[in-house]
Amino acid sequence: MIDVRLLRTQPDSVRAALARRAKPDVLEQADHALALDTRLRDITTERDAARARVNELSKQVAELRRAKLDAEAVMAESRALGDREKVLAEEYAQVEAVLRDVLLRIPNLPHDDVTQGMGSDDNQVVRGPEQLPAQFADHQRVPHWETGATLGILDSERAVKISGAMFTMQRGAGAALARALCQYALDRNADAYEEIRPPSLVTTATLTATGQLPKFADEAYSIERDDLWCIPTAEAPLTSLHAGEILDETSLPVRYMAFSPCFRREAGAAGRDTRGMLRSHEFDKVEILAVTTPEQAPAMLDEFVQRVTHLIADLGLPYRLLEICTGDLGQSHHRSFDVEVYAPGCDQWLEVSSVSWFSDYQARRGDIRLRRSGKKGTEFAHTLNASALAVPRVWAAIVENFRTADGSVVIPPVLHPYMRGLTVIRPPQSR
RNA sequence: GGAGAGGUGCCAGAGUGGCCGAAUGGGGCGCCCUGCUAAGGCGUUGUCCGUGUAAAGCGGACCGAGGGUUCAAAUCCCUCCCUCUCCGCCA
Repeated sequence: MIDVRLLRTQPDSVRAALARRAKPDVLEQADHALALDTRLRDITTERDAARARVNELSKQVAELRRAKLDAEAVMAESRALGDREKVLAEEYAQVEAVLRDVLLRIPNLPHDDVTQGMGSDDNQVVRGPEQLPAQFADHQRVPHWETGATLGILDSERAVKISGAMFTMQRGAGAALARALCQYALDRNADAYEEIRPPSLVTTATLTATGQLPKFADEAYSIERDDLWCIPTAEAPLTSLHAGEILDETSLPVRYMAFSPCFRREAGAAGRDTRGMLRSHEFDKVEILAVTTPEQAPAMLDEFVQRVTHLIADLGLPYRLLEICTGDLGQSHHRSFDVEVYAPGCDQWLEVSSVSWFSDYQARRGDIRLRRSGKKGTEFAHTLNASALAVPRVWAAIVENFRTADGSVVIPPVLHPYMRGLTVIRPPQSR
C-alpha cells in the first residue's frame, strides 16, 4: 500500500512516479483515492466533534445524577448527537472500505533508478551472456521432458492422471535431484538465514499483506470452506511472520529462508509452457526474505542478488541478470531483478529467481513497523525477498545443460552430497 | 467435534456500567543517594487517526475482533477468532 498521506501532501510527485509504470488506470485510481481520502477526513472531523460532545454530556449526566438532579434534557441532546454520530459512522465505514480497496490495488512507486519501459521487452540485461546457441552441442538440444521421460525421472503422464493438467511428478533420481536442489539452496544460506518451515495454507489477511490479494485472487487457490488460501510462494507467510509487530531497530535486519510448495492457478497462462516443468500448478521453491530499516534495504538487495547468482553459478548453469523496467515491475515491487538460466533443450531463458525490494509497501499492508532507540513513534519497515531457487526450472536447466552424448545427465558436483552417491543419471539400458 | 476456563498496557495482574487509557507489582528509561556492588528514593514509560509548518497543545479511537444495548461500555448482550484443561478422534 502506498502512503495515503504522501498522496495527499505530494499528489503530483506520486502521480508522476505511478505514471512511470505505463498503466493508465493507475492514475485514475490514485485520483479516486485522493477524493475518498478528502471525504473521509471531513467525516472524521465531524464525527469526532460529535463524539467529543457526547463524552462531555455523559459526564454532565453523571454529575447531575450524583446531585440527584434531572438529567433528561442533557440526555436528549446526547441522544440526538448519538443518532447523528451513527449516521456518520456508517458513512465513514462505507467510504473507508472503498478507500481501502482502492489503495490495496494501487501499485508501489518505482524506485527512481528503475529504468523507464513499457513491458518485459525493455528489461535490461545487467550481467551475463547474451545467448550464444552455437556453443551448445546437439546432445544438449533435447528438451528436459524428453530426457526426463527416457531416463524415467519425470512422469508427467501419471501426474496428469492423478491431478490433471499442469501438474508434474519426478521419480527416482529425478525426485532426489529436486530435493537435493532444495537442500543445497537452504544449506548455502544457512550461514545468515534462519530456516522457517511455514504453513502452506494462510489467511486472507496474510495473502493481502504481500499483495496477492485482492487484485490477483484468480491466481491463487482458495479453500473457501475454511477461508484459507494455498500459498503461491513462501514470501506470503514469511512476510507476515512479523505482521502487526513493532521491531526494535537493533534487531534488524532479520533474515529468513524457507522451503515450501507453491500453488498457482496460472489462470492467465492457459496453453503456455504446457510441456515439462516450466510452468505448473504446484512446485517447490526455497525463498529468502529480509525485513530491514529503509537504510539497510539497498545493501540487502545487493546481498540477495549476490547470493542468488552465486547459487546458480555454482551449479554451473549459464545465467543472466536482468533489471526489471517500470512497465514490467510487479504491483508490490519498488525495484527488482530477475535471474534467468538458459535451457538449451527448449531454447529458452528461464526465470529461476526474482529478487525484489518492496520498500514499505508490504510492511504497511501487513503493519510491520520498527522503533528507533531514543526516537518517539514508529515507522514502517522495508521488506525484500528472492527466490533462492525455484526447483522445477533449475531441474529442467540441469537436465538440458548437463545432458551428455549418451543421453545421461551429469549431476553438478555441489549437489553430490545430497544425491546418495549418485553423480550421473544414466539411461535404463546402460545401468 | 463435545464440555469447561480464559483473552486487559513491555510482563504479571486488579477492575462487573460513569470519577478507568485503566490500580498494584515487576521490567525499561532518567535523576538522586551510596567508595564499588547490593539495597534504596523520586520521576517517567503505549499505539493509531484528525488538527497544527513543526514542537507544544487540542479532539477522537484502542482493554482479542466485529456488531448491539445505553445519555455513558474494559465492564451488559450477540457472533466470530485465539489460548488453556479434560474427553473424543487422529500422523
